[in-house]
Amino acid sequence: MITMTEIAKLTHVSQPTVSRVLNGSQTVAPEIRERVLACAREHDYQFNALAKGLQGSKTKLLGVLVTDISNGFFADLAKEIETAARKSGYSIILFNSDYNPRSEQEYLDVVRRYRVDGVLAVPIRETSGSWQEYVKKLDVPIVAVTRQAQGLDCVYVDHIQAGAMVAEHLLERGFRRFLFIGKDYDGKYAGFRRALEEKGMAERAVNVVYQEDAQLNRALAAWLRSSDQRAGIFAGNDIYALRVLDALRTLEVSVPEQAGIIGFDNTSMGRYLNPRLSSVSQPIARMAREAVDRLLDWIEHPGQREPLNHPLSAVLVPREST
Amino acid sequence: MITMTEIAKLTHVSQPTVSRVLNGSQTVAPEIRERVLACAREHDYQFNALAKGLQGSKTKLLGVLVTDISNGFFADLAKEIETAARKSGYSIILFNSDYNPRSEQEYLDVVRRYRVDGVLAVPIRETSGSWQEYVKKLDVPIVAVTRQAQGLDCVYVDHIQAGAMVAEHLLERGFRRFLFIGKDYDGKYAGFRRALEEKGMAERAVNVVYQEDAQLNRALAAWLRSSDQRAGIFAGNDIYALRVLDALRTLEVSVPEQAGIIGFDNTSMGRYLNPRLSSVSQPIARMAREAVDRLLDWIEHPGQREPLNHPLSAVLVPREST
DNA sequence: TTGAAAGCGCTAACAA
DNA sequence: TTGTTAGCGCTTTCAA
Repeated sequence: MITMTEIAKLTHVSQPTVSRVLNGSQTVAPEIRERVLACAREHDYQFNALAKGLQGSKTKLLGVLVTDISNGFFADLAKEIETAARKSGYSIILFNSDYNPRSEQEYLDVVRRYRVDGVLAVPIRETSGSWQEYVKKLDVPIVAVTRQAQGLDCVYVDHIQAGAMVAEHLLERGFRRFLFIGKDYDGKYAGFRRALEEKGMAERAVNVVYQEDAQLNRALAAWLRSSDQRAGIFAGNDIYALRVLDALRTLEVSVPEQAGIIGFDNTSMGRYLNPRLSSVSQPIARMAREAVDRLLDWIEHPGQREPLNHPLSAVLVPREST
Repeated sequence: MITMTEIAKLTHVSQPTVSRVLNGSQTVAPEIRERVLACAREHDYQFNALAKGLQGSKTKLLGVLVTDISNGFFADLAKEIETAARKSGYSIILFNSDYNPRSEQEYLDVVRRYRVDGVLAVPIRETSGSWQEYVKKLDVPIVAVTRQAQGLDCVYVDHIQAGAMVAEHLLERGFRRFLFIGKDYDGKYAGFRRALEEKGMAERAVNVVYQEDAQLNRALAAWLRSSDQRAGIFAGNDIYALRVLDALRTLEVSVPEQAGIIGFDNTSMGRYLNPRLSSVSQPIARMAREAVDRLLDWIEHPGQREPLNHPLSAVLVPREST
């Protein structure tokens, strides 16, 4: 691939002059500019981003670290981030931690090796010590997306509030005992429980960690059998919800008459399911854009600043399943 | 971030010696090695990948170009590619063309600017002139994934064969008129048609380009009304299939009695749908691994070679919807 | 076994 | 307006 030095030789000017032309400096004689541009076009010059990055500090690279890109929610998020970043001329290095903290740490190192200008991350567990320690070593701007991380810029949906909203929805729809499917340290569960407590229904809320199909079905069947009050199930994400829906069908439990189910993330499949799935919608595109905007602003105007703590509101989308 | 030169100063050796130590050369005195390693650890040295890439030609970066990361199939593919590449120490720059040829071309330029060691691409339309022209300019190894591209290494599933397989399946299940939902230049459609032609049923195969929900529903309703023979519908991917399933429910068409529907990609949701969706499974992980293996082999042992043309077989997964 | 010197492709001072 | 020089952090000769 042709370099500035080679173009300089071909056009009989100095290499920095070529640099000026190709970077759009106005202080070059029109005649030279034309000659250089023509030569660059002819040889399809593409600047060497590594050399540029080695020199100034701008690599125009952003590290994007997600937990599981094969989850539709994060895939959408990654897509929106990519689009937003690209608009400002940034490219993206993608990392998939797969919920493995060792990978996550490794990636935080890799990101530094490539001297990315900034990082957008979905931490596995933003409260863990090792995460915070690793973030401190990272000497580039970082914005947490989708999670509320202490002392960091973060753009996220308030899961506690969202969980409470779900609780209210299920109560309103007449469900009288409750199951949350997901991790017990999930903010959604905390909010869910708290809202139920306020109605004096705390002891009716149960948590089941997500697990293999067969186990899940067994746990679900046992819980459903334990009472015949209408059961409201809150799944930590739409994928879980889909599986629950299937399990309920197997168990011949009618939805939403005997049991209701609501998911989270409002992935596009929800509106086509049978029954159509109630869910909670996160403003993905907006989160992505705000996170990228914030990150780029920080990159382009460095300096100390108050960490941004920016909870967006989730929207409950009621459909047939509740 | 600390550099080799700084470590050299701190440990009173020359910078190249630091380089030797950190790259594991054996020709360094143990005592010096220890000193240097200790210093590097203490300051959490991370090599500058840009400087390394500027020097030798290895950037340990792979460009990955897909059409739509928010499609579960490509998300899975990207995930497997990332995993496979990472295993060999490569990182990934992700590009999402969104089926926009202008973006695709731009990305092929960006990829060159970052001097990636190789490219894995899902071309939008591998037969188009502009794609082929751009690929020619790309002077790094490239492997096409999921698509059969002329004169290029490619790892893909034989869509023509897969389409034929679907036709046979639908015939066998007793469907007697056929609809394909997707682009008319899709290899799946070609294979589908051809197989039907061989049974003298060519004129019973119709193609509908995928479109907005309302339009699709209208087109579907009209086609279903046009005859009361059992209708077999082949959707170009599972997302299309899900929408068709929903449309059929709206139209009160029973599945699979009056109409059958089969998708493509066998995304994980299929087995939980109601009814469970028949689909065609592509060996994603295997494709990703073979593509990455092939690419890395080419990168690490450069030279002329016969383009690899490696069709894998798809597997039909019959479920309740047919 | 180690160090000195050059150079990868570029930007940024500075001089002319 | 242009060219000269230096230097980013590293690898790679080549000498010592």
